[in-house]
Amino acid sequence: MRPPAEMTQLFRNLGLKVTPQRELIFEILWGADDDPAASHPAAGHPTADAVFAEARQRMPMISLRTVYQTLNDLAYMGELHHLDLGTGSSRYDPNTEVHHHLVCTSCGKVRDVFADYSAIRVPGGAASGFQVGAAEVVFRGLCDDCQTRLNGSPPVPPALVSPTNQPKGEY
Amino acid sequence: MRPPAEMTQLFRNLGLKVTPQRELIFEILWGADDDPAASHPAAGHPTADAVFAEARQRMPMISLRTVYQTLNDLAYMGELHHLDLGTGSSRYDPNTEVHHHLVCTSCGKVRDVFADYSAIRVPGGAASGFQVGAAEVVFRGLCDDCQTRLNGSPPVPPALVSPTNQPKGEY
DNA sequence: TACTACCTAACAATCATTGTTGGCTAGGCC
DNA sequence: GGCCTAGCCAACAATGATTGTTAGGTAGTA
Repeated sequence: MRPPAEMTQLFRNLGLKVTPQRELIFEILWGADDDPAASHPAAGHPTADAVFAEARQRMPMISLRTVYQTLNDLAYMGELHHLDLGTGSSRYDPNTEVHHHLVCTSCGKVRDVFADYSAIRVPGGAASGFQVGAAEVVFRGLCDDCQTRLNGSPPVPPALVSPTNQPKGEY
Repeated sequence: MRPPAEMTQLFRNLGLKVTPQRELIFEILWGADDDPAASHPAAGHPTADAVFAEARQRMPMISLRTVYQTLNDLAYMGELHHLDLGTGSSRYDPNTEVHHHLVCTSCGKVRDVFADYSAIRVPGGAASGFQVGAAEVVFRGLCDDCQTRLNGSPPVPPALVSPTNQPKGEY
């Protein structure tokens, strides 16, 4: 993703309108890109909802629909990457260089991994018929916060024969 | 995933009941595992809905809820792997050996990739604080069917300044 | 055979995301 | 500066995947 001023220009050049909503979203995404470890909601690899949360702080009437639409447009333009890392909702990555991800299995936090895995290939024959692109590598683990938060307790079994979670049996 | 007879025994040993619904799901999953290229709905890496579709052919009153519950229980027990490959819905993989996937970006079809990528590591420092597990590698591409189906036409832009898709402007 | 914990079907609810629509506005034109 | 119009937006509804709830049914045991 390019800086807000360039995005504004790009939109104008494409015949798209530069609205206050779009400008705000440009700034939020630029801040996310700039500041991957910050504490604001849209830090790092924000979900649509995180961008929305931050946007409505400055523009309370903005709609979630508009946020989704703008994020999708940016993704289609290649200014954002759309990520589905199995955390329940889509994330948008303002960093469009080739890179990979480290995902917290507990809270969904995402960290960038810059490494050259271009040597990774599908072993011969396994891809027959398929027209294959690049490999995506995802590392899963527990972030520091979740390690301390879950400290001592087991990996929190989601249930199944668990009397505390499901008093009447897991089903 | 083990064969249905073993699953039955395992459930009994755990104090779980062996119901006709569960037995049917065991068989369907075993068939999926057995027969990754077959044409029945639950072949390969079925979604909950695919398992449901196949189940109700033999047991029309079975509920989707029961299918979901059983799949989740099996995943929790480690007999299935739960996959989120960004295809919109969760898939369940009866093959629990370490392996990777090749995903069709158009139809969501999944093919197994057996290769040893255990050498893939997060570069030094990038994982600091994180407790990291193994790498998951996902290859994305177009399956043979989708290559012929989309033959000639471009990669189907989802819209944006596309008069045919969005007569009133893309927004 | 009876009992009880466990399961199930039906139904409602939730969450993320997208479709629709009527009114509003950015930006080009005069 | 005012007009015009394509594009945009907020509001609302709808969708699809998944999970919560509950009342009744049944597997497995005594």
